[in-house]
Amino acid sequence: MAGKQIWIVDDDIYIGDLLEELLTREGYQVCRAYSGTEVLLLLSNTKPDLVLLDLMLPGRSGEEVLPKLVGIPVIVISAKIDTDSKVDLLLGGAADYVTKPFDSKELLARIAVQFRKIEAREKENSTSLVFEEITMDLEKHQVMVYGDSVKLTRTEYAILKLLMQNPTQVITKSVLLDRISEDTPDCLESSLKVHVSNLRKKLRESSGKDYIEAVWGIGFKMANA
Amino acid sequence: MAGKQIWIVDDDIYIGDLLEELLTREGYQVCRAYSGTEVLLLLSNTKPDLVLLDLMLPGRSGEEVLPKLVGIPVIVISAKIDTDSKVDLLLGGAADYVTKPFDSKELLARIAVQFRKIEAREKENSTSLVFEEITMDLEKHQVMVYGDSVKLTRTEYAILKLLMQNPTQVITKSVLLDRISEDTPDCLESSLKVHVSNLRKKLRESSGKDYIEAVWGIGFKMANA
DNA sequence: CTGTGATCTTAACCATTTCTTAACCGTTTG
DNA sequence: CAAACGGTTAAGAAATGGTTAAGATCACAG
Repeated sequence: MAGKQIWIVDDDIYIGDLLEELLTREGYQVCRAYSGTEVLLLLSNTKPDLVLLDLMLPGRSGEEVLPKLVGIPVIVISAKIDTDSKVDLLLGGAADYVTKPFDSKELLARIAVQFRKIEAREKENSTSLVFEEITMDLEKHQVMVYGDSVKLTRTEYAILKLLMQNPTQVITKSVLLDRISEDTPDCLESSLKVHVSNLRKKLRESSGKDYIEAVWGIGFKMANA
Repeated sequence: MAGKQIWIVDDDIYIGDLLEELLTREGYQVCRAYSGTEVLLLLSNTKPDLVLLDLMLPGRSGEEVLPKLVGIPVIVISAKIDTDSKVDLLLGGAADYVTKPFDSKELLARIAVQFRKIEAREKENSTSLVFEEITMDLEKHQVMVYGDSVKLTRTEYAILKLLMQNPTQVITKSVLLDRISEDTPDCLESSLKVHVSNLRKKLRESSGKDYIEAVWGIGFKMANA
């Protein structure tokens, strides 16, 4: 799986650089923003796994941006947080807060806590996925079709998992490419085409059916019966 | 729609009864629990829309139960909450807190806030547009007219989406051209004409109606009935 | 460290869908 | 009326999807 994407939102270049180095070294994928308005712009394109948010920002303050980040864990990083505003922040949707100057290890630990929370939540919800005759055991990492075990490569497994987690939704090609290619900077569609083709073939061999449907120009989805 | 289900978790019968009457009168569906362990049991069967949680509970304390309620808004109701434990509670996943003795109106307001938050969140990722008999499911990438699925090309879909997102507004031809042809440097109007024509035809086939209205020299809009 | 097999990526090919363009005609505007 | 615009149709151009095969890359055992 690709590294988690973390946004660093701080207009202080020095602190931002420091954070970026720290997080990059830890294997996270980093994206910088320097104003509240920039965050909102970014947000319309993609969504991060976590946000480090300074409160004193040009454009829009951190407090203003916070509500827009609903559903994404936000760790507030700021110099002056008294206990009352801590309460306000947390009520406003922040997942945690750290005061400047912060300790690197502590910050990393708090980030890890957030990701562990998310993982726990995801794991809670599902250890196995089912779509018609396909069963996917996420713990055993095993896929069965009509009772037959089907051997998939890591990429094929990832594609099928994404599709089966959202069985009614169309999954964009770009989303699939994002999740699938770890380090490849710009993985080409030709690759995705082949993976999907191979995946289909394997599923077909055990079932005779074609479970994956192409949506022209957009992506793929599980075929509704 | 059935009323939202709220669990009242408090071993104090008097307060519990008070809450139950208050909430029932407000139209909520109420379920009582008197211990931490009882909450966990209930949880394995169904999930509420919101939980009112007392901290001093037999069996398991509220703090212990809280993490199990991930994903469900919890309002903590307790007598003694100092500022530090407020922070701890919120970090532990509580959505809000109220101290005993509480004001009925205030409690109802805070409950309403939680539900509004959820609604806002749902609306944000909301995924479907409706115009008269046309329904557009943005996740499934599917358009239905009078219950019939209508198959649109990417461009037709984009045009209809833009029009349905602003059902009262006139959408300029240049705006439509911009959004439609991302890479084409200067897409011509003749192309747009054809796309609109094809889109109309497809919608007409399932409904007999013409939903798209031309505004001379400007652009297009959804036809008001 | 090296070889081997599995896996991934890329490129080429073809079939199909979709887009663009141009032509034609009726309607609106000035 | 003439010019511009809107609507429809048809045909060629372009883009996309599916498949296959070959080289590149990775993982791992020896």
